Amino acid sequence: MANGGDQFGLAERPDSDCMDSPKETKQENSSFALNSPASPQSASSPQGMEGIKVFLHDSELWTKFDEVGTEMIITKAGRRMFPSYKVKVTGLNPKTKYILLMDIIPGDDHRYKFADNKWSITGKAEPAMPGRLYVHPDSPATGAHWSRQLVSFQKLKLTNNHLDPFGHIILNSMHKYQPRLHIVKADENNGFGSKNTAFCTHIFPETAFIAVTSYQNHKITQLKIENNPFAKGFRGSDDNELHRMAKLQGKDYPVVPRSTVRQRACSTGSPFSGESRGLRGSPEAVGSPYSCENGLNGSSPQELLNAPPTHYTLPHPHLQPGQQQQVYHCTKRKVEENCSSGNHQLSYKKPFTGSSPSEGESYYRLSSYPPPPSGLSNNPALGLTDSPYSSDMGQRQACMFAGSEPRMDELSCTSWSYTCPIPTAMTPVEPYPPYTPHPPYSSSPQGSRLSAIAHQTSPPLGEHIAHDPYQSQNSAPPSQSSQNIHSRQLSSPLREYPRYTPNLSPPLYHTLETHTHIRCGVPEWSAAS
DNA sequence: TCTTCCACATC
DNA sequence: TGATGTGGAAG
Repeated sequence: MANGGDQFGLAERPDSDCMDSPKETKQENSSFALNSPASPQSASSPQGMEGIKVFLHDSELWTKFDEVGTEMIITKAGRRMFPSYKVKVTGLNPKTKYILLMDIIPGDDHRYKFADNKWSITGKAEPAMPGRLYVHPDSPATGAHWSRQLVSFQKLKLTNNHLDPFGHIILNSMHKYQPRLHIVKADENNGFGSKNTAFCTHIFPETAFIAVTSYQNHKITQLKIENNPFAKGFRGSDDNELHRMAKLQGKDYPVVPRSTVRQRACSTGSPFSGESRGLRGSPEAVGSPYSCENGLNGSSPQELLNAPPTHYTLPHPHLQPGQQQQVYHCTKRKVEENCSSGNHQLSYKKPFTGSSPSEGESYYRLSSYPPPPSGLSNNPALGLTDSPYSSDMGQRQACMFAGSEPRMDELSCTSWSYTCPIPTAMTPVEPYPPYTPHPPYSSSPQGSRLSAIAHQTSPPLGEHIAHDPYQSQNSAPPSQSSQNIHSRQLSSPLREYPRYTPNLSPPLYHTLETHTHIRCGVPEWSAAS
């Protein structure tokens, strides 16, 4: 995505600001430019969230895809992401329990098309699907647990089925998206959503992608085939391939081996190479190892949660080398202080990490600064308990929460724990809950708290994220971009989340669909069940 | 564009 | 060995 921005016509900028900033609304991202020192607010760290650092596993692979313009297949049944989203988290209090979750927010409000070997805007985006949160199945777990090994979200699935009952994240084809990671400190009930709940959000610009029902750019196809073990059957450079190809194509043998045609995954050149870049800015611009900080302070949990709404612009679009902006100033500062340790980056790189990647094998990149967790914001309370899951990780099921604007404060652990034990339960989802397409932006004024958050939380990723300068050479490889974290304390009262009905569906996920309506700054949400 | 089916791979 | 994850091709 390096140029994806360009290529995709990516956004110019997200509206949101750095979450750290307590301010309410910043409509202009510019204010968060890189050079801006970390805001005082960001400096303050809420409840120890400031020291948390997140490193994207296999960032090199992500960057390769990003440079071409990452595409993720979405199917009715749900499709995993590849590269899979795995992170290494450091700086957590070993004894404190945290809930890790992901959501995927719109990168902008455009619909894209792929023609002439490049992505271009073809219209306005369709209304965003109900936002859903994917709660890591190990949640809640102690900092020691999360830090012990890579945190993998590889089981997260993407679907284009608006009525998806499995809790998969619903996306629109030919639209751009940005995955986000949220780290939430579990409250006394092993949940979050109560006042003072602290959390931080991390965004890795290179993980932005365009959802498709079939690959558009053959370079992406080749990268997937070459790096995804499950696609190994499509690799080939020997006679087997010729036979296979002949068979598949119904052609007489011989057939030109794919190998002769495909480009090296790593190859820099591509037909489109000149232009093709990822959705984001150039790789160089992207990475810097910053650690993030969390914000903190002032904003209420709700704000955080509300965060980014439905869409914001992806980072980096047109950053020019050298010109990195940053929204994530806060992060940077920290990085220098904290990241120098060099743990961000591991020497080893591996194209594909297995399900149980060992640390040390991967190459990590610090997350870029994140906007506020939109998904979190309005989620109903998510209750998590140690119980069944804590020990039985393998058995745990991921929980999905959906909502246009989920709020963390809304989540109550109790309910979560309650339902999760049952494998597969999902909340009956209403297909189309009342959903506000782009609350924060479209309707919410600065005045509203939500909007404020939204802005703060979802800063123009493109601009900020992509450009973070590296802070310390030691800390991370150039490729590693900085990551920004926003942390805040949840101020809103804890609400109990509606319980899911166990009987529902497949065992893999719990889905909560929440709908948030932003009004007067106060988000309202409801869980569909 | 999307859905479905297929062969082939991993797990 | 069966379940599941892949991209390709056909429709």
